Amino acid sequence: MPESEMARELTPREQKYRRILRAAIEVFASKGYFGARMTDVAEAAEVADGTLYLYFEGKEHLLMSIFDEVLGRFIERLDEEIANMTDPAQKLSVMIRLHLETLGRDHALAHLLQIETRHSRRFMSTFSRGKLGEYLDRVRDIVEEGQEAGVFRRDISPGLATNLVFGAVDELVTSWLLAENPGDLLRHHKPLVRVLTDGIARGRGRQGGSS
Amino acid sequence: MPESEMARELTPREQKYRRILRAAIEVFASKGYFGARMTDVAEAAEVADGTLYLYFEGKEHLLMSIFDEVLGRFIERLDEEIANMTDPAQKLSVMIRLHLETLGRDHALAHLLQIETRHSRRFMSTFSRGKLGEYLDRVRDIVEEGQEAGVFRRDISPGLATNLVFGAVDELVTSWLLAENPGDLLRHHKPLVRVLTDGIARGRGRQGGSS
DNA sequence: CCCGCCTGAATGAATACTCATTCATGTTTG
DNA sequence: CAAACATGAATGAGTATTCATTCAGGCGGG
Repeated sequence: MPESEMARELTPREQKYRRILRAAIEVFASKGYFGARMTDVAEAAEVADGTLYLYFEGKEHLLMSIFDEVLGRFIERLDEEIANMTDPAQKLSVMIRLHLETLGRDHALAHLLQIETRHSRRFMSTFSRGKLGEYLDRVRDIVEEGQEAGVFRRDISPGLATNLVFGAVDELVTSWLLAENPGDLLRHHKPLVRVLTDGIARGRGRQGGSS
Repeated sequence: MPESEMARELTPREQKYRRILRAAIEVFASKGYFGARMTDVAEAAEVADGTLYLYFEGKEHLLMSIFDEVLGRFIERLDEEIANMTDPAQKLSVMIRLHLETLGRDHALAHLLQIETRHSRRFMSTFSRGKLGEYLDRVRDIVEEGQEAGVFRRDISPGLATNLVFGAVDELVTSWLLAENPGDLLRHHKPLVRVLTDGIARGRGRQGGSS
């Protein structure tokens, strides 16, 4: 019987599980997945090499677990936040804010997801598209909903719009990651949402900046 | 003394150099850079293992050479094609067409660039930004030019616009790559350019689709 | 209350294997 | 014949994973 639904104390096992995950994020991020040794992860987590194998099936499974955990939590939060919203444009904005927030807060995690994601994207695409696919589905849902509501243009395919949105956010994060002095990722939120919705071409009428 | 400037016969050495590069693209694409063995590359190129080292300093250098060659040629072609154009919007369109054309034509190359690029992006960003940086500079140039010419909106930073453009194209290619039955990548050209310039939000006035 | 038995989580040295790279030896070319 | 080029078996460094062993602490019997 679980103590209580919310805020239950983590079991010692869960604590160690998370400690290893956290360590793996740091190590994989700083040395790259292939450059990192399991010994490094063990050292960072302050456990013995063998202990890793009591919690994860192997190196690859460890990497996958990071994605599943992180993306799973992210999607959960996203669903909560947009659950009782009606405006698709607002949902889109929230989604992007959450995306930037999550990665902007955790540099190591961002590095891992942006740099190592691709390899697993191929892997993931092999069978279930995995959690990333789930996320992309959310984006598409919002776009379609927006089109039905008449807030978004109907003359573009939802797939293409999804590519635009995800690609832009993803690339923004990557360039932030590789920049010399990145600053706060969230400062790009409003401009990004605007350029996504309004596009690059000069607007007919409204024009923002003065300089 | 070079035979002639253009269309010179390739020396035997150049031929073998290219054969190895081509083989490396195929092998790296199909097994992933880290999963591929030098032996595999040698076999695919129909040369001995040791021969690889007569043409490249090592595995990593081989990978880098692919980027430099391919991106170098791409940028050259891009510069040629837009050299005597004046409309920034048209330049943007040409750039995107070239991007889609180049990758749409060569599945293995696309796979390699989309999947393995990230690792090397970190590497590249460490010192010289490399050819990819050069490409991104081209995108930014076009955007800035467009803003000065009044064709593109001035209220977004060129950096952000660059992220939007490159991110969208990049993500489009990736999703094409991972799709079950991809079709022709170029069919996305026109819609992509339109959604980039006009954005997702419902246009004020003009509306394309009938359904 | 104390002691010694158990359990299974944790350890980390040893293993078993994979590959990038080398170089002694052949082969072609001029 | 010499020089340049090509070969591919041998090398050895590096590392994911295993498993025999340790040990903390719960538990029952004296």
